[in-house]
Amino acid sequence: MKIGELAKLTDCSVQTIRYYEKEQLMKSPERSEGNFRLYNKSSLKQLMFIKQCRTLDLTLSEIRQLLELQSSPSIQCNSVNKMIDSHIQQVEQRIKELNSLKEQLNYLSNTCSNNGTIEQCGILQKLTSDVAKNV
Amino acid sequence: MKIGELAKLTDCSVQTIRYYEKEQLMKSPERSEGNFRLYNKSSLKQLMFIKQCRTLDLTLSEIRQLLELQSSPSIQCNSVNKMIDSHIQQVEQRIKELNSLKEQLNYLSNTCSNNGTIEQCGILQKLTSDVAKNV
DNA sequence: GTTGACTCTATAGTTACTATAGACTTTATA
DNA sequence: TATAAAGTCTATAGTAACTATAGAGTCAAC
Repeated sequence: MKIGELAKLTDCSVQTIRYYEKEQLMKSPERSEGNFRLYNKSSLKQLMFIKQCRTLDLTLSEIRQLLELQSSPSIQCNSVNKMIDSHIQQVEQRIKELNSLKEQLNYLSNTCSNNGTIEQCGILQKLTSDVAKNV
Repeated sequence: MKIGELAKLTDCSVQTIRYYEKEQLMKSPERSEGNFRLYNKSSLKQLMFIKQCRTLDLTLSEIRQLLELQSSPSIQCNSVNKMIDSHIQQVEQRIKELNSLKEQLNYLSNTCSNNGTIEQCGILQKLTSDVAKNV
């Protein structure tokens, strides 16, 4: 199949597929006489694997590592688990940060009466006074 | 004061300050005879305001809007609140996404016995079988 | 007068794409 | 069969918010 069909099947954009090839996540496929990329079922699987990993927010570099590991099936697998676990920790950390962020934003939002002028706006006052405190 | 001192006081890098100037978040300061940037207390306040907004994850474009609003103190302030509220929604949305992500990653992590080979690794098997299901 | 710390501008790199230009190939229609 | 439309090709630039570097100039201290 050509790149457009693969793109449709995987819900990837054509450019993204070419990008993955350039970044060595996908093997360079064969070409037709007119130089069009020709994919098979194995390319499809590979791309769906990559997509699956991306929905888990794994970076391209992490995915590249996983793909390498896949091609050495007899080595120890704890490195895979280590990667996933460190990824989980990052996600947890980010959730914590965002929760604290949300609190601050809610607090800010509550200081705005919403019907005054900029000059009276509690949000801007708060942002500015926080600054003053630190100076 | 020169840029290095401002950087220390605000815990910003020198490059970041120059970047904010280029992006018009900071006014271009006066220059010394030798063409060094010269800052005063007002620049310090301005930069700390920007920093404060950045810790709330406001984008530079949002901060630029706030700065513009600040310079027209007599217009209505509900636009400020609108921006903050839409920002809160984005943060909440992202927290939801990350929580679901975390669940999936935890599930994956539990499928790894951690002492087998890549071939036996539950994580890779899971990632691959999820793919197979979709094909 | 020279060393070292600081500053200057301009440019490239980061991540994971997306968008564009200009040319070529293939398919569908008249 | 000619041509128009759709798809594909490569190469390049843009996105956000910086960070890092090169190469040159400035300034203070010894």
